[in-house]
Amino acid sequence: MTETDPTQIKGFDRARQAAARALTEDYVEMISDLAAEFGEARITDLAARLGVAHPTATKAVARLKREGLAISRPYRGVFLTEEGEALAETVRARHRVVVALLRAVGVPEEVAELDAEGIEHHVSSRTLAAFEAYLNRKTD
Amino acid sequence: MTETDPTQIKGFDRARQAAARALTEDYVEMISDLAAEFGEARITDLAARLGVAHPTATKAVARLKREGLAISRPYRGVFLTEEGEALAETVRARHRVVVALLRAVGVPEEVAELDAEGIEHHVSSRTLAAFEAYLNRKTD
DNA sequence: CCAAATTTGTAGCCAAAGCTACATTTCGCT
DNA sequence: AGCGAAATGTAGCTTTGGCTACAAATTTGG
Repeated sequence: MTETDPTQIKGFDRARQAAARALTEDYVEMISDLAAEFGEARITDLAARLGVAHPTATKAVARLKREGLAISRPYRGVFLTEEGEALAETVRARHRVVVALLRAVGVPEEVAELDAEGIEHHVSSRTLAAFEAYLNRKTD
Repeated sequence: MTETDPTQIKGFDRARQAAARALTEDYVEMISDLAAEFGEARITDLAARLGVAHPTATKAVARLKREGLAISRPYRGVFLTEEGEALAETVRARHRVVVALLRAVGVPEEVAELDAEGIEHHVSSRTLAAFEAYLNRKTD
């Protein structure tokens, strides 16, 4: 057998775990956005914005409810719990930093928005901190 | 219905497609690495390095073969086709650029390696080009 | 205020990626 | 050469995130 570099495995594992969290983060952020815009998040709007069929959104919301991130009653809108709101704010803040960092190193606005959607879920807290420090230095 | 911002949907779709490509890219890159190190990639080593059970690696290799990226015969090593090697080189080059970019904005070496494993799959060609340009400017 | 349109829920299917358990083949060594 | 260990293959289960089709509830407009 080959000796296996634990750092490498760790990287793949982290990437897989991040991929698993990504869906949750996307839904929570979107519910928060819709609530801000319309006062509530409807399943149909959620599905439309995420580009999936509505039963897919229904299932995802069921999972969020299981995890204590959202609440809802049949035929009524979806709302975030306090914990859900907190997660949404974290995700939104990280998204802003990632977009700003991409812009700062020369990525065009529109591309930055698109790529950030995928990249943000893989940015660890330490990398996020480094991004923030860099942006602060640049701004001074 | 709410009018839906097409840019937003596009971002999520891209993120999902990137997630789907990520596995293929990881396997191809790893096969290439192992081939460079040992002359061939064995299923067991592949599985160990990616942190999965060996039947999982077997299935993934079967998919690569279906897609024309790899070839193998029972109880023999796995090898990349020309197309597979080309993909591996692309992936490896992108990985190097992403790590370099992270390092350049102040992310610690070890963290950069870990996060890059997840981030790289979401870096579009235009963002990659921006990264390269930035690194060139910095180096001058 | 009722019928039609819209929205939501539910059932049931598929594909992908993971796993364990077990069978088979190949390798390494005496 | 042959035997035990290691590697690979295969079967089959689970979970997850998608989908379509259809049923039920709610909203809306005439």
